[in-house]
Amino acid sequence: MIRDTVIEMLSDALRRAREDGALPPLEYQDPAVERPQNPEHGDYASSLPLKMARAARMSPMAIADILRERLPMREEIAAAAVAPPGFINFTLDTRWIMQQVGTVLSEGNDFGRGRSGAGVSVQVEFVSVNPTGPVHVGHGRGAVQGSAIANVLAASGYSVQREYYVNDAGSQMDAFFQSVHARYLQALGRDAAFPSEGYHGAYLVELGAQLAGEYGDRFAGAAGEESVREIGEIGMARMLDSIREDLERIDVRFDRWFSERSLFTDGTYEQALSRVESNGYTAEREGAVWFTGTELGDERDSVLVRRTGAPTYFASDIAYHYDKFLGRGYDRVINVWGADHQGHFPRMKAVVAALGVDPERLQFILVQLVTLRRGEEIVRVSKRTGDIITLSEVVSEVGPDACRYFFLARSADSQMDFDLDLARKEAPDNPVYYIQYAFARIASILRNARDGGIDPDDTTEDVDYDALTEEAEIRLMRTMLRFPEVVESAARNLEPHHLPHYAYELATAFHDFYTRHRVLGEAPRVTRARLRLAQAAGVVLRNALTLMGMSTPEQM
RNA sequence: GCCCCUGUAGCUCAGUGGAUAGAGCACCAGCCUCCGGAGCUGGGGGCCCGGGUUCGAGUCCCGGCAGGGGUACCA
Repeated sequence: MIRDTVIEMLSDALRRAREDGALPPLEYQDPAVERPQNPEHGDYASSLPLKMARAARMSPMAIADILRERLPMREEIAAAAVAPPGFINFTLDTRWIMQQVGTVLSEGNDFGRGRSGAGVSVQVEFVSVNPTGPVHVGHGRGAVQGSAIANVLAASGYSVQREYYVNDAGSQMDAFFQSVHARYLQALGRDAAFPSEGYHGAYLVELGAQLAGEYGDRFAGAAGEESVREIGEIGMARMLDSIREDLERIDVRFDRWFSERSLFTDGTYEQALSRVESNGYTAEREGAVWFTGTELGDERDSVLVRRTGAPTYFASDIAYHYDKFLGRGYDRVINVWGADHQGHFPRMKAVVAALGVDPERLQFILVQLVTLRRGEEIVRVSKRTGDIITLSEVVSEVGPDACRYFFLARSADSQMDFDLDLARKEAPDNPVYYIQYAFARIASILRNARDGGIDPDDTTEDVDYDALTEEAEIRLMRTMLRFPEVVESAARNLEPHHLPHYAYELATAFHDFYTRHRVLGEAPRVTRARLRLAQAAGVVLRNALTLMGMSTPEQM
């Protein structure tokens, strides 16, 4: 990345200045390279002199001059200028910039990929909706965020595993099984009491009817535990199928669906708890087993095993994280959780520490809640009443691409409004279409070129990129060159919301170029070069959209 | 009460401690003999309040105010 080049140049200059005594020997400082917002300040800028001034007991301008004189030359950089009060501004060489059209094209799908995560395994766990009901919009946001985080990590060289934790154990499953059984019996015309803690959603009435239609009264005979369990298992499998289908519509897929129940059948649960116990973080009180998280900085101790002998969901989580770190040995684990679980974060950090694992290896992404609106009216999301807006409904209304774009464009930790009326009404005006339209326009130009007997993919012919000298052309290419840095930064900060904003900017740069200049029908030398430029823009747009999980339509 | 997240333009949102705070929508005014006008150009408007740290604060710290979430032997 070019940014790394600039950092290298500064580090070299700093070392030389120390060696020849122009600057005092100070401890290492980050060269503080950033992208200035004002284009007059160049492509990159460093405020290192300002930061060093105090410790060096010198004026920032003097330090800047000393460093600038010692900067090694690089072909990418045309100029490095000192600017008050003590910046060093770097400007890319225009001809070098345009040569990069060829680089982008030859790297193709790999353009934007990095190696910062090479050799590191990371697990991203997200969605993990209880298999007791459909995925609603709030879950959809977490799904989109989680999948995009996994995508940018993979693009940065990490070995990524995408996982869905299936809560198929515990008391809520019992309630679900009984609910399914009751709806099933009701569908058969039997008198069945609905459990008070049951799931009242209409989707279970449908499921009950469906199961009744398929299985008749096979599970209706004895109202014993067995038939409840059997029909319940079938119901859960159906729920999971529909959850998987809903998520696939928005390009969310998993490497593994991890069963909570398996933790109890394969011995993980016992191993995990005995490790916490042998490390001295359990205590028996009032007939229950507690995790003494307060010793590790948690707010309060928590129950692991109830007085009844049944483990809490928290005990499952300990076993699950034991498996993540000590069983499967991921270097990093990222949990994308909804805001309604935020109270659980510090406890899980404490648990990981209690297992003897560095808690820094566990990170949480807090995905804030989605407020759903239809115009002025706020739509309440409640599983109890069954009055829920499902992800599936939203996707049907606004389409998968718009759904992903909107969920991705807002940072995870701020609450967002999702106005269904607006999203639907303004669909043609959407940023989504703006970006995809840029891609379609490029595809159209390439089609026209082929019709006119020019093969854009013919790499045997030399292209003279010096033919690209227009401002809009350079601006477009500059924007493309930022892409690897956007990906890297999204991965480093686990902030995928930069991607849609970048894609929008890139589309703008292309639309601007497109309206100012013609590609086809110019002098052959110019047409050749512009065709490649447009093609390269298409490559970067496609790479960006792919990371976002959005489609790349060649025609709209 | 305590803990967490958020307060930036009329609305929805960006903004790795840097140099004149950006988009979209909405509003107003312009641009099609030419590769797709789902496009382009221009305009008005903004950092919740008060302290502090810093050469420099929308960004960090403290205290308010406001909105949301959490605070179970539920998940």
